[in-house]
Amino acid sequence: MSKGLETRDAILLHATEMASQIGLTGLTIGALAEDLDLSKSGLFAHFGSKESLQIQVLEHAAQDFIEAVVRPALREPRGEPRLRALFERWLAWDREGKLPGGCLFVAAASELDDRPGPVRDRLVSLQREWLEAIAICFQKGIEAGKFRADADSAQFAQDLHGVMLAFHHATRLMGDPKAEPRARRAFDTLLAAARRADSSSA
Amino acid sequence: MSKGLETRDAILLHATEMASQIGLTGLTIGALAEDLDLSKSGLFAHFGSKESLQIQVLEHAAQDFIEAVVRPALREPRGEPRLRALFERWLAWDREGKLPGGCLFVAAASELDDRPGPVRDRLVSLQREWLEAIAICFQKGIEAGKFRADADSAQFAQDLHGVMLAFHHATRLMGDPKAEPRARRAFDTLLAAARRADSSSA
DNA sequence: GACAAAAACGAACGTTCGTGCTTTTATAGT
DNA sequence: ACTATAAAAGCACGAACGTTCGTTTTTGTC
Repeated sequence: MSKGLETRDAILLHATEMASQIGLTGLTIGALAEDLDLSKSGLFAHFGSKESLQIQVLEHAAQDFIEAVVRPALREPRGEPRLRALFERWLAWDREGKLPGGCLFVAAASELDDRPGPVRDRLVSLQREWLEAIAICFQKGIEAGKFRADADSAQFAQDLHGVMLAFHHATRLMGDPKAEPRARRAFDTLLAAARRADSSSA
Repeated sequence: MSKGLETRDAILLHATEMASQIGLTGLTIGALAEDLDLSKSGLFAHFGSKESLQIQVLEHAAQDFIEAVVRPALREPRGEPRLRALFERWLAWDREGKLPGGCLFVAAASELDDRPGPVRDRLVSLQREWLEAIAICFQKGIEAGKFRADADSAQFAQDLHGVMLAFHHATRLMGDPKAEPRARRAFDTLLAAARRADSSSA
């Protein structure tokens, strides 16, 4: 790897950490440069604009996320084990991942939901992929006969996402130590409903 | 109401709307003053600091929230009707309330979860009250025999909160028109599990 | 209508923001 | 080693940031 790409990676690594705490908008070229012992202009030259930096931070985080959460989960057998791996690895990513502020996408989602532009567009696209990944995993479980045939995979995705968001809120903001067992219990309930025939929702 | 309080209220009203879109940190004395045809210094004098403004925006929003969501719901009979009213009024507050960016607290929660200080402290306190309000409503339902005696009201609060957060995400960021019926279905499932005796979670 | 108090203003402060340009330094291929 | 190129620095810019201060206008009271 050339020197340029090397420092670029170092910048993106640190910028991703910073953004997980203070948001993509809160990111600052100046603070970033000082932390990395670079000049503002030297750092700036790597990206050309703050907006470009923000987008590349998203790409960098998405790459990490796929590596740490999605890909390992896909190695698990279909149905419940794969979904559980997806969920557990997300919990770990949000709790003890490299990002000090927890899942960057949770922060970015509510930060950008009223800020139109390329950064938001990219985030929406990434989030859609993520929700679809959940839905597809669930759908595969249906097709394999593991879950009820009339279950709604998109409903399951939104529900599971809610469990994750509530966990993030309860731990990060409220500091509630019981948040994690509760999230697991909610996940189990969701799966139980998907298995049994007497529940009304996915 | 004196002239001072009058403009102060106008400021807080507009600031709350602005904060729901760009966040409490994104709030700007300058932009706020320009929107309201005030001088920066004139507006500033009402609060003494930006931090104080942010806190008072939170208070203002909380007052509105109680008025629009909590108090009307408390007029419903205990148990399911009251919980449903709480949920439905929250949905309306997030969807078509006066705040153009949706529920301010959802935005503030992920914005401030890594920013220690008085603003965050106040938000945590408010959010704790909100989650406890949900839990208490549920608990009253248990005591009235409407819900299973072994249900966990704090678990229910976190679960319901997750349904709301997922709804906010799906509508505000993803623009998913099915988000609302899915949120309702999730709510129904939650309540169904609380009623029946064969489910494992609240 | 005079007068004290409250409210709003206008200008400026020092910082920091993102972003250009120009120059110096470090790297990589021969 | 020499050199073309890439990377980083240095400096400056206009704008916006939160905040302070002294002054002016407005308000409410007798």
